Amino acid sequence: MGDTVAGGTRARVRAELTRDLLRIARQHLAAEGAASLSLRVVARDAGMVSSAIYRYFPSRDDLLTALIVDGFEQVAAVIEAADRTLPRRDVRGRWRAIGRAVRRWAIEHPHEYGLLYGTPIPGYRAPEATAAPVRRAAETMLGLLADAVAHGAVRRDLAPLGEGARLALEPLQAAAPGVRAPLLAAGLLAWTALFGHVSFELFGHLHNVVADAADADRDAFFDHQLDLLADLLFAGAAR
Amino acid sequence: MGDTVAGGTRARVRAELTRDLLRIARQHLAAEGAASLSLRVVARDAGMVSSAIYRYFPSRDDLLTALIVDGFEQVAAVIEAADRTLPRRDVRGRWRAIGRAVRRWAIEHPHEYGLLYGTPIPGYRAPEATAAPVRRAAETMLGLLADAVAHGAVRRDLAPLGEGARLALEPLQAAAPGVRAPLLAAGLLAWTALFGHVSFELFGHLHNVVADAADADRDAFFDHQLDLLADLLFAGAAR
DNA sequence: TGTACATCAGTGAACGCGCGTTCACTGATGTAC
DNA sequence: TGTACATCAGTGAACGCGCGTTCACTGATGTAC
Repeated sequence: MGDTVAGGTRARVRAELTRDLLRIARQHLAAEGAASLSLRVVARDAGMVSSAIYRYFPSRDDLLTALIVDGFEQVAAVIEAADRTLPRRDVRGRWRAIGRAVRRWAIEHPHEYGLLYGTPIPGYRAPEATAAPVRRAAETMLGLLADAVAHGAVRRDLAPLGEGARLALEPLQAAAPGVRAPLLAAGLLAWTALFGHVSFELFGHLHNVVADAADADRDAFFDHQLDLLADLLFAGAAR
Repeated sequence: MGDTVAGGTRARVRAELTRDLLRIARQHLAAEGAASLSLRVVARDAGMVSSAIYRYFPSRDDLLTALIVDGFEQVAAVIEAADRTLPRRDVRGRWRAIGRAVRRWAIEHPHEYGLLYGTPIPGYRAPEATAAPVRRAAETMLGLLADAVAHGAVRRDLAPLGEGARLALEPLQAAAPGVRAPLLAAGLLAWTALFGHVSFELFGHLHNVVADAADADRDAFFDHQLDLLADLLFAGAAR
């Protein structure tokens, strides 16, 4: 019928099918992990012959890239949503909410978490496309630090950085000019500790440590760790 | 020649060849990562036909298990060696040495680190055999905490744990009866933060953050983060 | 509005690869008497 | 010390699998005049 609107029916169908394929790929990723994700089974599940998927993804790496971008966007979204549930000045509460949101998402999407934060896939090189969503996830954290500064809720006794450490931190410093280096370093430490804990929990390194406890107790323990990290960053107003 | 000593020549040759195969497997692991490690190329490199390797490892999983055990033992060894370089009472120094040793080993053995601390291999279940070396690596850390208690070098203002958090920590608490829960939790946080930082660095999550700096500056920054964690655990004697 | 041509989606067969694992075998090494 | 038998290491061929990717093709959908 000559739908000449920008993005005719052909383009629309194509976009829909691309989304379908991604959804199917995400299901397989969730079920078996990235290592055993194959173009062939995704195509088969979508009801097409295995070669047809090349109309949509020129190679397996492109499919993976799409999944990775999608994953980081999910993480960024849950972080942002959690962060918005609390008033700006409640920096401790926001940190707690962010940490819990990351952990909850990871537990609900273990294989996707593994794809994003686990061992890099051999032979796969992350293209530029993944940089933006990665940045987006981090920006909420930087905003939190900036708000803590604005509200005077920052610890005042953080050790200053040496020359080398300050130099190393420069790229991140450029993205958060209002946050002084000691707080920025501590914020990055909290961030890596958060993901370190979640990775240990998901990858089985807390067996015989805390992993065998009831869910609620593990949650409580995680909250305790988050609070320790909050103490590292923020002054006053302990729990 | 009838070498009837316990472990005759046959057994000795067998043990040697097993070690050779493991060494070759470790080289391939180092070069390409665990995902693409195959029994066939290990056998070929050892100069035997691909089926012969089944005399030594009944399946691929057994080879992986051997590599994992070997890896944890290496980590435990470098941690113990680092810990021994300093007097018992210098708990800050020992923590720093341990952290640096872990990071150095990881940087020198990225694929082995990935095998131990990255995404679990799909379909692979860690058998009991890996539990002991894992524990051994952690024991040095627990000893460090106990020594800090003995020398009165522990922070006194650590927040107490809630009921649930204390319950969750019980398995670890049983392994370190002399260390009170608040310090134990903080020690575990330092531990997960250490591995979290190393994982982020190795897995490429510090790009545009600190990873682009010169090696010496990155080292300095890492030391700064270690010191922040030391401040979390130990009283007085700041850097 | 109708026709001719270009674009695109999906088909089906095939290529070449490397993998883990099994199996019947040969020849060497160790053990019992 | 010498012989007969048992154990073991390594061979070579094969099985069956699933993968990523290419290619020539058919038929449907869109576009230009």
